[in-house]
Amino acid sequence: MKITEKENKIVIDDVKDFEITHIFDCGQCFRWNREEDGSYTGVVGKNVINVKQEGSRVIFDNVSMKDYEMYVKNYFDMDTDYGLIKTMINTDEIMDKAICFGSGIRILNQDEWETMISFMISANNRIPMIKKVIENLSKMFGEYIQEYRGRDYYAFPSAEKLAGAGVDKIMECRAGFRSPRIKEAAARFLKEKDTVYSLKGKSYQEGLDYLKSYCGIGDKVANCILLFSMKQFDTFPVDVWVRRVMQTLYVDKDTSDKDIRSFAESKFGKLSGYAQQYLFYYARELNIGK
DNA sequence: CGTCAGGTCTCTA
DNA sequence: TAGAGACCTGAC
Repeated sequence: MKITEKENKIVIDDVKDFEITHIFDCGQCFRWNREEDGSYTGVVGKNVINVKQEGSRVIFDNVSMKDYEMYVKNYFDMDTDYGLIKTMINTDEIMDKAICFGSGIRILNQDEWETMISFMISANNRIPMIKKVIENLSKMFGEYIQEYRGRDYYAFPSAEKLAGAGVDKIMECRAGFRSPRIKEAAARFLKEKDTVYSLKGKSYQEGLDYLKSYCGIGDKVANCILLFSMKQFDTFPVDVWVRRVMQTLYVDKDTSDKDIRSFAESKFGKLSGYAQQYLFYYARELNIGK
Protein backbone atom coordinates (compact mmCIF):
# COMPACT_ATOMS: atom_id res chain seq x y z
CA MET A 1 0.00 0.00 0.00
CA LYS A 2 1.30 3.38 -1.04
CA ILE A 3 -0.42 6.44 0.35
CA THR A 4 -0.28 9.90 -1.19
CA GLU A 5 -2.10 13.10 -0.34
CA LYS A 6 -3.29 15.73 -2.79
CA GLU A 7 -5.95 18.45 -2.84
CA ASN A 8 -8.02 17.16 0.02
CA LYS A 9 -7.76 13.62 -1.31
CA ILE A 10 -5.97 10.55 -0.14
CA VAL A 11 -4.90 8.12 -2.83
CA ILE A 12 -3.88 4.62 -1.87
CA ASP A 13 -2.33 2.24 -4.35
CA ASP A 14 -2.08 -1.53 -4.25
CA VAL A 15 -4.95 -2.02 -1.83
CA LYS A 16 -5.83 -5.66 -1.25
CA ASP A 17 -9.14 -7.22 -0.28
CA PHE A 18 -11.05 -4.00 -0.77
CA GLU A 19 -14.08 -3.55 -3.03
CA ILE A 20 -16.41 -0.66 -2.34
CA THR A 21 -19.52 -2.33 -3.73
CA HIS A 22 -18.92 -5.33 -1.48
CA ILE A 23 -18.21 -3.18 1.55
CA PHE A 24 -21.25 -0.96 1.24
CA ASP A 25 -23.72 -3.61 0.06
CA CYS A 26 -22.99 -6.37 2.53
CA GLY A 27 -25.58 -5.09 4.94
CA GLN A 28 -23.47 -3.54 7.64
CA CYS A 29 -24.08 0.17 7.02
CA PHE A 30 -26.92 2.44 5.96
CA ARG A 31 -25.44 5.84 5.31
CA TRP A 32 -23.51 5.31 2.09
CA ASN A 33 -24.98 6.14 -1.30
CA ARG A 34 -23.71 5.46 -4.77
CA GLU A 35 -22.89 8.45 -6.95
CA GLU A 36 -23.28 8.54 -10.73
CA ASP A 37 -19.57 7.93 -11.26
CA GLY A 38 -19.69 4.72 -9.23
CA SER A 39 -18.10 6.21 -6.13
CA TYR A 40 -19.87 6.24 -2.76
CA THR A 41 -20.50 9.18 -0.47
CA GLY A 42 -21.24 8.73 3.20
CA VAL A 43 -21.09 10.25 6.65
CA VAL A 44 -18.62 9.09 9.26
CA GLY A 45 -19.00 10.92 12.54
CA LYS A 46 -19.05 14.61 11.64
CA ASN A 47 -17.38 14.12 8.29
CA VAL A 48 -18.52 13.59 4.73
CA ILE A 49 -16.36 11.16 2.80
CA ASN A 50 -16.40 10.05 -0.81
CA VAL A 51 -14.72 6.81 -1.82
CA LYS A 52 -13.84 5.91 -5.35
CA GLN A 53 -12.09 2.82 -6.58
CA GLU A 54 -10.10 2.21 -9.75
CA GLY A 55 -8.83 -1.33 -9.63
CA SER A 56 -6.49 -1.65 -6.68
CA ARG A 57 -6.39 2.12 -6.25
CA VAL A 58 -8.69 3.65 -3.65
CA ILE A 59 -9.33 7.37 -3.51
CA PHE A 60 -10.80 9.00 -0.40
CA ASP A 61 -12.10 12.44 -1.30
CA ASN A 62 -12.74 15.24 1.19
CA VAL A 63 -10.16 13.60 3.44
CA SER A 64 -6.80 14.98 4.58
CA MET A 65 -3.86 12.86 5.69
CA LYS A 66 -4.69 13.85 9.26
CA ASP A 67 -8.30 12.69 8.77
CA TYR A 68 -7.09 9.47 7.27
CA GLU A 69 -4.81 8.69 10.16
CA MET A 70 -7.32 9.87 12.74
CA TYR A 71 -10.41 7.93 11.75
CA VAL A 72 -10.68 6.85 8.11
CA LYS A 73 -8.02 4.16 8.41
CA ASN A 74 -9.70 2.67 11.43
CA TYR A 75 -13.21 2.99 10.01
CA PHE A 76 -12.26 1.00 6.92
CA ASP A 77 -10.29 -1.48 9.00
CA MET A 78 -7.20 -0.93 6.86
CA ASP A 79 -4.81 -2.64 9.26
CA THR A 80 -6.62 -5.97 9.26
CA ASP A 81 -5.31 -8.74 7.01
CA TYR A 82 -8.40 -10.02 5.23
CA GLY A 83 -6.32 -12.38 3.12
CA LEU A 84 -5.49 -14.30 6.26
CA ILE A 85 -9.06 -14.26 7.51
CA LYS A 86 -10.34 -15.56 4.18
CA THR A 87 -7.86 -18.40 4.22
CA MET A 88 -8.93 -19.39 7.71
CA ILE A 89 -12.67 -19.49 7.06
CA ASN A 90 -12.37 -21.05 3.62
CA THR A 91 -13.30 -24.44 5.01
CA ASP A 92 -15.37 -25.89 2.17
CA GLU A 93 -16.55 -25.30 -1.38
CA ILE A 94 -19.53 -23.22 -0.29
CA MET A 95 -17.36 -20.81 1.64
CA ASP A 96 -14.87 -20.73 -1.20
CA LYS A 97 -17.58 -19.51 -3.56
CA ALA A 98 -18.99 -17.01 -1.08
CA ILE A 99 -15.56 -15.58 -0.30
CA CYS A 100 -14.72 -15.32 -3.99
CA PHE A 101 -17.99 -13.57 -4.65
CA GLY A 102 -17.56 -10.99 -1.90
CA SER A 103 -13.78 -10.90 -1.95
CA GLY A 104 -13.57 -7.19 -1.16
CA ILE A 105 -15.74 -7.18 1.94
CA ARG A 106 -14.43 -5.42 5.03
CA ILE A 107 -16.16 -5.05 8.35
CA LEU A 108 -16.30 -1.36 9.10
CA ASN A 109 -15.61 0.00 12.57
CA GLN A 110 -18.76 1.95 13.21
CA ASP A 111 -19.84 3.97 16.22
CA GLU A 112 -21.66 2.01 18.91
CA TRP A 113 -24.44 4.51 19.47
CA GLU A 114 -25.22 4.96 15.79
CA THR A 115 -25.12 1.21 15.23
CA MET A 116 -27.46 0.50 18.12
CA ILE A 117 -30.15 2.84 16.84
CA SER A 118 -29.63 1.95 13.18
CA PHE A 119 -30.15 -1.73 13.79
CA MET A 120 -33.12 -1.11 16.07
CA ILE A 121 -34.63 0.60 13.05
CA SER A 122 -33.77 -2.41 10.90
CA ALA A 123 -36.18 -4.65 12.80
CA ASN A 124 -38.88 -5.94 10.46
CA ASN A 125 -37.92 -3.33 7.90
CA ARG A 126 -36.43 -3.07 4.43
CA ILE A 127 -33.05 -1.60 3.60
CA PRO A 128 -34.27 1.38 1.50
CA MET A 129 -36.72 2.23 4.28
CA ILE A 130 -34.07 1.87 7.00
CA LYS A 131 -31.80 4.24 5.09
CA LYS A 132 -34.64 6.69 4.65
CA VAL A 133 -35.53 6.72 8.35
CA ILE A 134 -31.90 7.28 9.36
CA GLU A 135 -31.59 10.08 6.83
CA ASN A 136 -34.77 11.69 8.13
CA LEU A 137 -33.59 11.45 11.74
CA SER A 138 -30.23 12.96 10.82
CA LYS A 139 -31.87 15.83 8.96
CA MET A 140 -34.25 16.55 11.81
CA PHE A 141 -31.98 15.98 14.82
CA GLY A 142 -28.42 15.78 13.53
CA GLU A 143 -25.79 18.48 13.23
CA TYR A 144 -25.35 20.02 9.79
CA ILE A 145 -21.98 19.11 8.35
CA GLN A 146 -21.55 20.51 4.86
CA GLU A 147 -22.67 20.48 1.27
CA TYR A 148 -20.96 17.98 -0.99
CA ARG A 149 -21.64 17.58 -4.69
CA GLY A 150 -24.79 19.60 -4.33
CA ARG A 151 -26.27 17.73 -1.39
CA ASP A 152 -26.52 18.66 2.28
CA TYR A 153 -25.15 16.22 4.83
CA TYR A 154 -26.01 15.83 8.50
CA ALA A 155 -24.36 13.87 11.29
CA PHE A 156 -26.20 11.03 12.97
CA PRO A 157 -28.22 12.55 15.83
CA SER A 158 -26.71 12.61 19.31
CA ALA A 159 -28.29 10.64 22.15
CA GLU A 160 -29.11 13.94 23.86
CA LYS A 161 -31.15 15.06 20.88
CA LEU A 162 -33.07 11.82 20.52
CA ALA A 163 -33.68 11.48 24.24
CA GLY A 164 -35.19 14.95 24.23
CA ALA A 165 -37.18 14.44 21.04
CA GLY A 166 -40.94 14.03 20.98
CA VAL A 167 -42.06 10.56 19.97
CA ASP A 168 -44.34 12.22 17.43
CA LYS A 169 -41.30 13.86 15.81
CA ILE A 170 -39.50 10.52 15.59
CA MET A 171 -42.67 9.10 14.07
CA GLU A 172 -42.53 11.85 11.46
CA CYS A 173 -39.18 10.38 10.41
CA ARG A 174 -41.18 7.22 9.60
CA ALA A 175 -39.61 5.10 12.33
CA GLY A 176 -43.05 3.65 13.07
CA PHE A 177 -43.57 1.43 16.08
CA ARG A 178 -39.86 1.65 16.85
CA SER A 179 -40.15 5.35 17.69
CA PRO A 180 -40.84 5.10 21.46
CA ARG A 181 -38.11 2.47 21.78
CA ILE A 182 -35.61 4.78 20.09
CA LYS A 183 -36.34 7.58 22.52
CA GLU A 184 -36.19 5.20 25.45
CA ALA A 185 -32.90 3.70 24.26
CA ALA A 186 -31.43 7.17 23.85
CA ALA A 187 -32.32 8.12 27.42
CA ARG A 188 -30.81 4.95 28.76
CA PHE A 189 -27.71 5.25 26.61
CA LEU A 190 -27.09 8.73 28.02
CA LYS A 191 -26.89 7.30 31.51
CA GLU A 192 -24.94 4.20 30.57
CA LYS A 193 -22.71 5.25 27.69
CA ASP A 194 -19.56 4.29 29.57
CA THR A 195 -20.91 0.77 29.86
CA VAL A 196 -21.78 0.65 26.17
CA TYR A 197 -18.35 1.89 25.10
CA SER A 198 -16.69 -0.65 27.38
CA LEU A 199 -18.40 -3.63 25.73
CA LYS A 200 -15.72 -3.72 23.04
CA GLY A 201 -13.31 -5.01 25.66
CA LYS A 202 -15.69 -7.41 27.33
CA SER A 203 -16.88 -10.88 26.45
CA TYR A 204 -19.34 -11.63 23.68
CA GLN A 205 -21.87 -13.04 26.13
CA GLU A 206 -21.68 -10.03 28.41
CA GLY A 207 -22.27 -7.69 25.48
CA LEU A 208 -25.14 -9.78 24.19
CA ASP A 209 -26.91 -9.85 27.55
CA TYR A 210 -26.48 -6.14 28.07
CA LEU A 211 -27.73 -5.13 24.62
CA LYS A 212 -30.73 -7.44 24.75
CA SER A 213 -31.90 -5.75 27.92
CA TYR A 214 -32.87 -2.76 25.77
CA CYS A 215 -36.45 -2.78 24.56
CA GLY A 216 -36.26 -3.13 20.80
CA ILE A 217 -32.98 -5.04 20.75
CA GLY A 218 -33.45 -8.78 20.32
CA ASP A 219 -31.10 -11.53 19.35
CA LYS A 220 -30.43 -10.55 15.75
CA VAL A 221 -30.04 -6.83 16.32
CA ALA A 222 -27.79 -7.37 19.35
CA ASN A 223 -25.50 -9.62 17.34
CA CYS A 224 -25.29 -7.06 14.54
CA ILE A 225 -24.34 -4.32 16.98
CA LEU A 226 -21.69 -6.55 18.52
CA LEU A 227 -20.23 -7.41 15.13
CA PHE A 228 -20.41 -4.04 13.42
CA SER A 229 -19.36 -1.72 16.23
CA MET A 230 -17.89 -3.74 19.09
CA LYS A 231 -15.33 -5.97 17.43
CA GLN A 232 -17.02 -9.14 18.58
CA PHE A 233 -16.28 -11.49 15.71
CA ASP A 234 -17.31 -14.73 17.40
CA THR A 235 -20.91 -13.95 16.57
CA PHE A 236 -23.07 -15.03 13.64
CA PRO A 237 -26.16 -12.81 13.26
CA VAL A 238 -28.98 -14.75 11.61
CA ASP A 239 -31.33 -12.67 9.52
CA VAL A 240 -33.65 -13.86 6.80
CA TRP A 241 -30.90 -13.99 4.16
CA VAL A 242 -28.44 -15.82 6.32
CA ARG A 243 -31.21 -18.19 7.37
CA ARG A 244 -32.01 -18.88 3.72
CA VAL A 245 -28.45 -19.49 2.64
CA MET A 246 -27.72 -21.69 5.66
CA GLN A 247 -30.92 -23.70 5.26
CA THR A 248 -30.22 -24.10 1.57
CA LEU A 249 -26.57 -25.03 1.75
CA TYR A 250 -25.71 -26.26 5.24
CA VAL A 251 -28.58 -27.39 7.49
CA ASP A 252 -32.15 -28.74 7.40
CA LYS A 253 -34.84 -26.39 6.17
CA ASP A 254 -36.62 -26.24 9.53
CA THR A 255 -33.52 -25.45 11.61
CA SER A 256 -34.17 -22.61 14.07
CA ASP A 257 -32.16 -19.40 14.00
CA LYS A 258 -30.65 -20.29 17.32
CA ASP A 259 -29.44 -23.65 16.05
CA ILE A 260 -28.12 -22.06 12.85
CA ARG A 261 -26.16 -19.63 14.97
CA SER A 262 -24.61 -22.29 17.18
CA PHE A 263 -23.82 -24.44 14.14
CA ALA A 264 -21.98 -21.55 12.52
CA GLU A 265 -20.27 -20.39 15.68
CA SER A 266 -18.82 -23.81 16.27
CA LYS A 267 -17.81 -24.11 12.61
CA PHE A 268 -16.16 -20.70 12.27
CA GLY A 269 -15.26 -19.93 15.88
CA LYS A 270 -13.65 -16.55 16.47
CA LEU A 271 -14.11 -15.64 12.83
CA SER A 272 -17.88 -16.33 12.61
CA GLY A 273 -18.72 -12.70 12.00
CA TYR A 274 -16.55 -12.51 8.90
CA ALA A 275 -18.05 -15.74 7.56
CA GLN A 276 -21.51 -14.32 8.11
CA GLN A 277 -20.70 -11.29 5.99
CA TYR A 278 -19.50 -13.31 3.01
CA LEU A 279 -22.52 -15.61 3.26
CA PHE A 280 -24.98 -12.74 3.63
CA TYR A 281 -23.62 -10.91 0.59
CA TYR A 282 -23.54 -14.12 -1.44
CA ALA A 283 -27.12 -15.00 -0.52
CA ARG A 284 -28.59 -11.58 -1.04
CA GLU A 285 -26.89 -10.75 -4.31
CA LEU A 286 -27.70 -14.16 -5.82
CA ASN A 287 -31.10 -14.50 -4.18
CA ILE A 288 -30.18 -17.84 -2.67
CA GLY A 289 -33.03 -19.67 -1.00
CA LYS A 290 -35.78 -17.40 -2.15
C1' DC B 1 -56.62 -5.20 -1.45
C1' DG B 2 -53.40 -8.69 0.93
C1' DT B 3 -48.58 -9.77 1.67
C1' DC B 4 -44.19 -8.99 3.45
C1' DA B 5 -39.72 -7.00 4.77
C1' DG B 6 -32.33 -7.89 7.29
C1' DG B 7 -37.38 -8.79 14.16
C1' DT B 8 -39.08 -8.06 18.72
C1' DC B 9 -42.48 -8.13 22.18
C1' DT B 10 -46.25 -10.20 24.45
C1' DC B 11 -49.19 -13.77 25.52
C1' DT B 12 -50.33 -18.68 25.83
C1' DA B 13 -49.55 -23.65 26.63
C1' DT C 1 -39.04 -23.35 25.85
C1' DA C 2 -41.72 -22.86 21.83
C1' DG C 3 -45.30 -21.02 18.80
C1' DA C 4 -48.75 -17.48 17.30
C1' DG C 5 -50.01 -12.58 16.39
C1' DA C 6 -49.46 -7.82 16.25
C1' DC C 7 -46.86 -4.11 14.67
C1' DC C 8 -45.49 1.42 11.49
C1' DT C 9 -44.70 1.78 6.78
C1' DG C 10 -44.69 1.58 1.85
C1' DA C 11 -43.81 -1.24 -2.37
C1' DC C 12 -45.59 -4.84 -5.14
